[in-house]
Amino acid sequence: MSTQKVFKTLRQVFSVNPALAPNQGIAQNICATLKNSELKSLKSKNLLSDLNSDVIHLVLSNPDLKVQSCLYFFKFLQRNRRLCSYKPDLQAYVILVCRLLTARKFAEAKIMLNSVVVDNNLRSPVSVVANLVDEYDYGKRISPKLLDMLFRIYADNELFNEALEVFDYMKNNGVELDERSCMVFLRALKRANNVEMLVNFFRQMVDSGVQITVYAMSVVVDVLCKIGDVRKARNLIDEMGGKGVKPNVFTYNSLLDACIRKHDMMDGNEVAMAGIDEILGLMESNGVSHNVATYTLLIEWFYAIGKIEEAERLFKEMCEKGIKVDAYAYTTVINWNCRLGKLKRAFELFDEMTEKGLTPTVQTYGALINGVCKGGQMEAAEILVKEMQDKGIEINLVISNTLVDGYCKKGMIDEALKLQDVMEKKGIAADVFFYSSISNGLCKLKRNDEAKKLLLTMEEKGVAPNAVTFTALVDIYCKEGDISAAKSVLREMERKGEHPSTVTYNALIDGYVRKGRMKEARKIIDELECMKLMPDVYTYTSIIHGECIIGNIDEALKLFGEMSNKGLIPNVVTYTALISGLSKKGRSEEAFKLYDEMIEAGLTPDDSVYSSLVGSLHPTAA
DNA sequence: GTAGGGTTAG
Repeated sequence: MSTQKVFKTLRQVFSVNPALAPNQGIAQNICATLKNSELKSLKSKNLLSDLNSDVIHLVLSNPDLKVQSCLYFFKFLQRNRRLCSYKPDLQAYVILVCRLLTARKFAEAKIMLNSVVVDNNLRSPVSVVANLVDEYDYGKRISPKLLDMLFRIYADNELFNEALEVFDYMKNNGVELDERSCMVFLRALKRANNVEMLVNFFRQMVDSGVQITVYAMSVVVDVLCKIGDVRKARNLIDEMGGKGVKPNVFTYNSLLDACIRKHDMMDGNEVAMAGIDEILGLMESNGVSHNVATYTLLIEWFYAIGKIEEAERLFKEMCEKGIKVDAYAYTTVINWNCRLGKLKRAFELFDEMTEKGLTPTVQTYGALINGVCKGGQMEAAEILVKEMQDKGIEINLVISNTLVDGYCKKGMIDEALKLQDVMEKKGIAADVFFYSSISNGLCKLKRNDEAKKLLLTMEEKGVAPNAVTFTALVDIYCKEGDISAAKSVLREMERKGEHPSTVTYNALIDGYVRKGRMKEARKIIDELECMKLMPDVYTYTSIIHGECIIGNIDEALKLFGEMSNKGLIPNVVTYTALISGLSKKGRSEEAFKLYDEMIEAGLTPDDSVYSSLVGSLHPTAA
């Protein structure tokens, strides 16, 4: 017998308070009953009426009673709350958890400890728990395991401050911390978007000597990348490099993703490309090979900046290198082919992936459905939805919105509204995307009043308008000629913290142009730049169109010249406005020159271009 | 254990 066991036995024998002696008797009775597996007779023998915390503690800590019996007894008590007024206290839970941990029944221990943590009456400071553990566990073998488990459970329940208390307690009491448990905490913080605490905690991990792995570092790097702080992420990698922690492909992929996302926000493609090249260079020099996620990121990037051949080349290269292309990568490539209108290729890829035994996901179907919807092929979309549902994948909000938008764009508003019923039945709540599509659909059918009503009442239905729906409203008012109403929408947007975009201002510009108020329209370009927004092709086209209408053709040509300075590529509408403006003034030579330029640029003129050009040759007939 | 995929406006 070990010293500890002897000590424990002696303690049990000699420390019995005479006043508590009856408890010993009851406890022994209960243990005997439990040993005979007569749980039910606990009720009939009326043993439960005499229960108190000491009896429970004595039963649970009785070494002669198997841990399984303790567990049964405990659960029996929980199930039969009515029979005994006594509710297990923290000490009872702690004893049971200690016993479960000793018996290596970790899953059961975790469930028990979790019920302590989620119970406001049981949850206690870590020092209280630790003292109770020490009372039971003289050898202090269990304590580190229990504290570690407590730490993880607090993390899982997003009780971050409590988790930190456990961390500090362990650190201060010289209890070794498991790096994997710290990972659980880091991941929980990441899920909760608690960046500040995550970065601070990582710092504490480093300071308190927890073994830092590339896993932990990658989580922090990823979070820093996601908030756009690539600089900090890179510094961290460098710092950890000094401690022997080497970044791996996951770490680099997070950096790549950040560089790619940054280009969406503001930086030009060149800036982003330089960042991407730098990361790729680091990977190369550190001998870190690209994996399927690296390729997926790069493929997505090249498609996004219009380098289609490069994207396709990378996809081929990935296949040839024997990297297993997974459903994620296929979905990306399928999506881009759909967006580019290459539906045939998209379906080929879809077949290819299923032939390889890969299971298309809801996103894969989402990409294809989007592709056919954008192509106006609503029957094909319906077939895909059915196929997807046959495979046990249900439509979700994104796919519903895609279909609704597809119907609306075709003017099939009734079909879209029918889908709304389906959504309701499936418990899919319409969101701001849904309202945006429907209102556009209504506008397309010249049912502006209905669209307006929908946009004005969506908030009552629990959907907050955003910049897009506010813009739709601005657009409707401007088209109606009610600029002051449009401006009051703009003010409401600002009040609600929704920032107008270039599109919003374009709608307003169009409103002014329609009224021939060119001074005010022109002023908005300056306002745009004050707001750190960039005028786009639509901004210029509207104003060029406006100047042409009032006969300021030279002003229009000046603006046209400005476009190329800003890297804006005129579209058919821009050319058409200018050609028709020049034609009306009889400047047919310049008009034909622009026509050639437009053809050169690969644009397809529409009928109005020709009638303008013909008109320019016969000014009197025009 | 850490990374990558589908929807909205003129």
